[in-house]
Amino acid sequence: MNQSNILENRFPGRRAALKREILEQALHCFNDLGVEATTIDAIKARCDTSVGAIYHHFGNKEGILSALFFAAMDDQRQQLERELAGANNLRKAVFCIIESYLDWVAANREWARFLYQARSPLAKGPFQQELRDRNIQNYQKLKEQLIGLGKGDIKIVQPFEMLFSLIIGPSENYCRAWLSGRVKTSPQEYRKEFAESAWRSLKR
Amino acid sequence: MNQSNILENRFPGRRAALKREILEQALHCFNDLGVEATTIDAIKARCDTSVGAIYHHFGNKEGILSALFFAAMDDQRQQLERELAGANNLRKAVFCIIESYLDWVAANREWARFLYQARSPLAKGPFQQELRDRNIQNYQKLKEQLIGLGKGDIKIVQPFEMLFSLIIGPSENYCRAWLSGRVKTSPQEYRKEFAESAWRSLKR
DNA sequence: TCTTTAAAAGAATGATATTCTGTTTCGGAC
DNA sequence: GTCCGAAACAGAATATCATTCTTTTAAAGA
Repeated sequence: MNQSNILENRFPGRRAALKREILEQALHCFNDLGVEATTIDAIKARCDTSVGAIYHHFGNKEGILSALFFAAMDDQRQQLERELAGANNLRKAVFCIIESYLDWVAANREWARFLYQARSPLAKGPFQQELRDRNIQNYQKLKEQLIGLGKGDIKIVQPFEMLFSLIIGPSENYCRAWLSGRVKTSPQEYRKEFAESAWRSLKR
Repeated sequence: MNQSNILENRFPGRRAALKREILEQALHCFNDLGVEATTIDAIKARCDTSVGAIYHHFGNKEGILSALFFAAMDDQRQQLERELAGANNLRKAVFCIIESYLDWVAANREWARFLYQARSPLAKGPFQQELRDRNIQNYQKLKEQLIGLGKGDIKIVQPFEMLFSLIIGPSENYCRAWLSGRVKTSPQEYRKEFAESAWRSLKR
């Protein structure tokens, strides 16, 4: 099984076949060689197409990068929303956020690796605004959900700005370390531990 | 005051003046434009020198990147070691690690921003091994210190692989958010809160 | 002063991203 | 089925940039 079907979901149908193929090969190139060291020629060679086709579909290298990035981001986000729908109190929500995150990274290593390394390049350049907007929107939405759930629940003691960092920071840091090989155990193995630690860190 | 004197410390003396100047301007370029979008010409223009001089000192673009990266990494590390020397139990050590980290980022925004975005490009390419080695060595050293201090202290309950992620994860995540503008309050304001939260998250 | 080596300049080269022009394929109108 | 417009694709031409090479200049020590 070749990872999940993020590309099929986002670019469905027969006519988008080459588009998906280009993206898939580009993903591997970016991960193997790094974003900067990946050349259009290298991508072209891996999927036996032409520069014309690549530029037709994506405009330029950054277009490929952003298509991949937003596809992954949205997939991760959708999984979170599906799972978060069932949480009816703050504790469950925190557990859900963390477990969903760890599961996604473990199930989509290549995509996760890419997400980490592609954010910086995108944060400059022409997609800066789109990235910013999506981020703001995502955080805002999540924030409102958590505030809603937190009403009758334990008071969050930390300054609110710290909240997301306390929840997701340790998991994120561990996932990066795992993808780089610094630690060996799959983050999924520590789902419960990361969730409980985060929950503990929130209470005063 | 133009940031700290990381460059002066690492490349002292009159003869290294141009070297420092190139690095300083390169740092600004990388941060303003992104690593990939920064051209040798752009750097050259900002410090009124020649491509010959740049290549003489650094070999290639990645040479500039690595010189900056390791200078920053070492400075951050040295500050941690100076401050960690005074910690005589595990709790103090954890507080020290977090506070030192937050202080450094707040005091060296440009450098911190650069560290975050330069790691990935460097992790491929010719400095891969050096980066890996330094990382392993740093973590190993810190690990031993913490184990030493933890002996008579509270038992660390989490799987040990999780330890550094629990300690530094939230702070790191917050610093990234701060440098990107997503949150407004300086991480230094939350020194104590991040330290206490981390400590709470460690205990079973 | 002389010699050797490092530092610096800038033209020449080579690799790579991007554009442009043409050709083919597809989907729907008739 | 045929025709038309648009999208898909190919590859040559161009532009931009990293890197190399050759030469000149400055510095440090004998």
